[in-house]
Amino acid sequence: MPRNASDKRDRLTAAAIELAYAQGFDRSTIADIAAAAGVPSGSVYYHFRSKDDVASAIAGALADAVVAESAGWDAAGGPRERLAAYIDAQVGAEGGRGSRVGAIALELRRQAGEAAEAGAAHRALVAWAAAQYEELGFSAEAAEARAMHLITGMEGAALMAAVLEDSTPIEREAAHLKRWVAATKV
Amino acid sequence: MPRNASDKRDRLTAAAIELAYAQGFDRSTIADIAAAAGVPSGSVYYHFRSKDDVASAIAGALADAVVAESAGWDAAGGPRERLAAYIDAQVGAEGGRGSRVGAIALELRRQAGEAAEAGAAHRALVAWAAAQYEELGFSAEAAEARAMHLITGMEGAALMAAVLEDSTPIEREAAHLKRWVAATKV
Amino acid sequence: MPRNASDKRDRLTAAAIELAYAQGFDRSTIADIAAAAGVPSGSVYYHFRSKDDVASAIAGALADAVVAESAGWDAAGGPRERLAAYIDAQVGAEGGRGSRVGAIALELRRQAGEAAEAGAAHRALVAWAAAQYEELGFSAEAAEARAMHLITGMEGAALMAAVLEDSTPIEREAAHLKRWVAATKV
Amino acid sequence: MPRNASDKRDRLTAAAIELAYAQGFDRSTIADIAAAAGVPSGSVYYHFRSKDDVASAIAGALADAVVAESAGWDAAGGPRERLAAYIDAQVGAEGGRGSRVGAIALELRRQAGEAAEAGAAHRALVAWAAAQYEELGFSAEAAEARAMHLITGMEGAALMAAVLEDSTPIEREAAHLKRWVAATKV
DNA sequence: AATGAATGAGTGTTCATTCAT
DNA sequence: CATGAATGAACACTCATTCAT
Repeated sequence: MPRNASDKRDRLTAAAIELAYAQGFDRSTIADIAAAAGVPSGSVYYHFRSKDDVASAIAGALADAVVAESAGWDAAGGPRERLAAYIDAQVGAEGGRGSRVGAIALELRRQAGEAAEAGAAHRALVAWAAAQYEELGFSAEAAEARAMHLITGMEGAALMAAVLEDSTPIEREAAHLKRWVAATKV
Repeated sequence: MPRNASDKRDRLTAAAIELAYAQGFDRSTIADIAAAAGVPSGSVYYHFRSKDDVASAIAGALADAVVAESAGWDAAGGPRERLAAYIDAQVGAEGGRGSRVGAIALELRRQAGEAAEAGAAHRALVAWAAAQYEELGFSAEAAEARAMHLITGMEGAALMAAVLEDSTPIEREAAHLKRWVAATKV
Repeated sequence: MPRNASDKRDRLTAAAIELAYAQGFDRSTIADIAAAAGVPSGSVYYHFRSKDDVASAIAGALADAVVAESAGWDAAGGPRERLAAYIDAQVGAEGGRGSRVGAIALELRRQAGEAAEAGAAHRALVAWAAAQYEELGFSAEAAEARAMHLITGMEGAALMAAVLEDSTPIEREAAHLKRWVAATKV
Repeated sequence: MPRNASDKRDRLTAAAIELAYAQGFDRSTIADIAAAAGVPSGSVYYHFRSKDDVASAIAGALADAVVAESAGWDAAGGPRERLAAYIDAQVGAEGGRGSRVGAIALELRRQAGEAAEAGAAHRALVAWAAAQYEELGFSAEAAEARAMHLITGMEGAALMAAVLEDSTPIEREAAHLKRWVAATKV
């Protein structure tokens, strides 16, 4: 079975995400990305219109990944357990440093083109968490507020972990928010 | 008083911070920075060893700014009021988008050289907040944990505000944390 | 009658001539040419060995076109009338800007390969005009000299018209040469 | 005495003219031009905004060269002698192949930018020749018509010489036009 | 026979950095 | 001390060409 075009596009996007997190999107050259994906460098422009288009693809893939991962969290029992599953996933991510999405989105937000909706992944995340709270009986507005607080805490923790090069903030914030989630009363 | 060398260095650093937030450090050229500072472009290398050295200066200046601003917050009555002053400052910052420090630090962290301690500003911030909690009677460890939670929340809110292009997350998280701070019991 | 291979080759060559005149042969990509001919881009290399080979085909087609057009001029009464028909044709060509052959040949002459005989069309033109003069009784050498003078004038006029973006030079030179042809004495 | 900026710009322009004639402007890379001028390749963009700007400089330099050369022809006795001096100069140019200006201008005319007035040199040439005829007593209009015919002939001859790779057309047309100039009656 | 997909070599352009003055 | 001029190394992007089907 041949590797098809979409396979290469996906591998390039994945490599671009990896590099964007590790060394920054701007500092990652098209050649870097191609090499990391194991794809000939001239081919990148067969799959993407421009480097800006790669940025768009990253933003899209990040949002898609949130949706895909949330399906896993959904497997847990009730809403409280699902939210706890999300929190646990963040603790385990990137060697305890939490989500990469915040750092990448902050950089992509400045990319030139009509490009990406850099906030798509975060929006999806908040929407998913809000749905759990609605299932618990909260009004749409209250659910969204609680969801935002939850994501804000975990994203802030990932930021602190990255900047301080220390996974402690993640562990502590995760523990705090798990208690907060467990104690949820409608 | 004549403009001395350190004056130009400071103006260049300030301009670099502005540009790093607005368009990214990588996308800002040395010429951009010099122009924004109103300094001849060739002169940058008289004041800095390299662009990486500018990154270091940014990190240092950001940490210094935290110290300088905290002096203002210290003017408030007791520890609880000082922490509230910090929170209020974040709400007002950058047109409601909160602190720029997180976004800049996340990018600087990847700068090549031995360069900057990208986390210096956050470390200073946490240290300042921890000092307030210690003054309230918390043990060093407990104070640091509470400080970390506070900064994590505000930095997470700034991240969400930036990425979602919406100042609501800041306002909500600020209100939440002000209540949390006000309710502090030793 | 089905479109056969030679039909596509001809359409590609015609499109290449059009583009070579309008924007230059070098600036015209293989994809441009294929698109202009309404032919799949990958197919160009089925009909041509290389881009250089396209250049050869252009030179050949241009020479063939001279031969084909001269058949029309030959329909006029005597040699003087035929030469006048050639001149009139130049005045009407390309919206009054005269022949495209000179501009194209000047560019092709520099094409890398053993490629084309860029001068083929001009050679054919001079040969045809010389034949008219021979028919009027001039020696081979004298006929060739007169033919060269005639073509030189019309090609110079086309060059001036193109460069000055003005059709006046064509009209004036045509009028001048028609008088010169009409006044021919053996 | 240091080589100043304008010196390098001039050398680059001269090299660009040489290469544009020899192999075409499009086929000449910035690196080619820099190498031919003996200038570091990165420096071209210190002296020119873009490759298109080089095209503009060529057109300007070609027009300037016409003005400079015409000063030499002006040294001859009367108007008829000056025009003859122009013709003689064409016969001697480029190893008997005549002026390079036509071939270059035909290519530059297609350059993208606001770029050059590709016809500037030809306009200057016609204007100079017209001035000679006016000095002989022709009306402005008649002088311009004669000037145009003269330049048209010589430029056409250069085109034929280049395309046929034969200097004969130049020699013949020059002889013809010198007689025509000598026989000028007001 | 015919072509869409894929790519490597090369192009114009940018920019951090150097250095003569 | 300070800087404008100059540049080499690198980058995003293009395109003639190949080739599996």
